[in-house]
Amino acid sequence: MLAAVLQVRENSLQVLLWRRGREPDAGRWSLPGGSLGTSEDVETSIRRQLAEKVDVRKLAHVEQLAVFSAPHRVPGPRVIATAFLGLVPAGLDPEVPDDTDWHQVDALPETAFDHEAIVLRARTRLRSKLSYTNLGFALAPPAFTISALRELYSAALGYRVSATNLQRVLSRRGLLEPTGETLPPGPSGGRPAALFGFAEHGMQVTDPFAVLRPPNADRIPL
Amino acid sequence: MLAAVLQVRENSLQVLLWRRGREPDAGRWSLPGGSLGTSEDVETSIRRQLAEKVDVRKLAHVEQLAVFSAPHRVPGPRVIATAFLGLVPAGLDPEVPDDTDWHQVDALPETAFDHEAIVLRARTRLRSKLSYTNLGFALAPPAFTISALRELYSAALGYRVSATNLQRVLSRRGLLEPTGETLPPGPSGGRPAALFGFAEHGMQVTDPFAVLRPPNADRIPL
DNA sequence: CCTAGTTTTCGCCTTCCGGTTGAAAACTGA
DNA sequence: TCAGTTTTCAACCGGAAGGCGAAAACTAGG
Repeated sequence: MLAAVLQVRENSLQVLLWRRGREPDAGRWSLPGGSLGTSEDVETSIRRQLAEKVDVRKLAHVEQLAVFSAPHRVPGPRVIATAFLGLVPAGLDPEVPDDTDWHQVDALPETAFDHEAIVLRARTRLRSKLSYTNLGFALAPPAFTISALRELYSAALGYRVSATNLQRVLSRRGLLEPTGETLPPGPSGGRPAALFGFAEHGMQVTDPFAVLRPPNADRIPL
Repeated sequence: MLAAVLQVRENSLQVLLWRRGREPDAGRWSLPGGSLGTSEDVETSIRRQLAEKVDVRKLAHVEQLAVFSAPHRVPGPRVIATAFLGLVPAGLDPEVPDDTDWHQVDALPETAFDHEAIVLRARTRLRSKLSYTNLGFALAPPAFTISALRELYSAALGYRVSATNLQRVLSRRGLLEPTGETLPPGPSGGRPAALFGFAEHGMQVTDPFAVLRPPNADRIPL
């Protein structure tokens, strides 16, 4: 029962880690989590665990990632971890305990147990889903400029995307809607940027956009 | 620790189920599985469990599906199930025990516990991945005609796909290679069909084919 | 007020991919 | 040889994505 909570902060993809106080692996950084209660399911449980580290109302998305179960992934008695991916929209800065901090996924500190592998798996999942679903809404604040969104996607994906294209693709899918407001330009000038938000109906993950669609846009039964 | 093992048989997507002999839910059909041993990980374990029902060498693909953990998903003490998706290529007919049989996913019998939901989740996963990855190889026999492949995809997806298009899409991705052989036509005549196979390097699941690609086909670092 | 510089926005063009159609190819059976 | 069947393939179309550059809307400095 662990979660890799990811957020884009300062233009890089970061993960929430806490520093272990006791052995084993004292001083190393590990993912927040805890054990499953007897009367809760894993989704409920991970949100309860996360509440100790971060304001769960700021989590825009939580999903199961994978079960990690190598027999000696932690010393001592066997522990099975159900790992989750959590996403916090950029711009928020939830309070975290003293032993807890954000770290760049690209420059992880010494991590405990197999937690580095879990973080990397989470990053892979995020990158895939950013491409073929509308998951981007969980990384973005309520209102943003296209440039800001482009920085978000670039940081999460690890390569620069085109702002023009990003806007077009998301718009065509009906996910982006203008708020009507604009942001005043910075000290170096420039045209004021329009603000956008993700459409309400886009606020949960939808099916991927399928290749090999049914013919004639209808699902012809067999 | 459960698996939904899917195969396309007789032009429909089917799942391997066994009939429970004892209470609770005696007489109902349930997914193969068992409990995790102390010195194995979940992947190893599910393959061991499945070996009791089906020749595991015939499984072309096994992947984690999700953890099912509702507190009362089974009567009595709490049981957490890590569910897997398994795929058997069409054409094979592995021996199964007497209490075990294939059932159409579209016409499931009375199932035990929450197993119907697990099967449906497995079908959803398969359908998604067929569209945006190369997972098709795990449903297809070593050699097949385009028509046969089209029937496979149609059965799995639940709607008819175009043979022309299927061939082009898979070819363009470099997944399909001709064997050079042809199959003699049936009793009603027709041009002999060429046989194809999935390319070797396509025999494991690759990344999805991403929208929002990096510019210039290179991954330009940040 | 005008001009140079900056940033965003938008239209246009090109390429590529998937969907569709129809004709050609290669067989069977009469 | 001809009609019927099935597979294969070329060609076309529309739509989606990538790329480019001009226009828009600002700041700062003369």
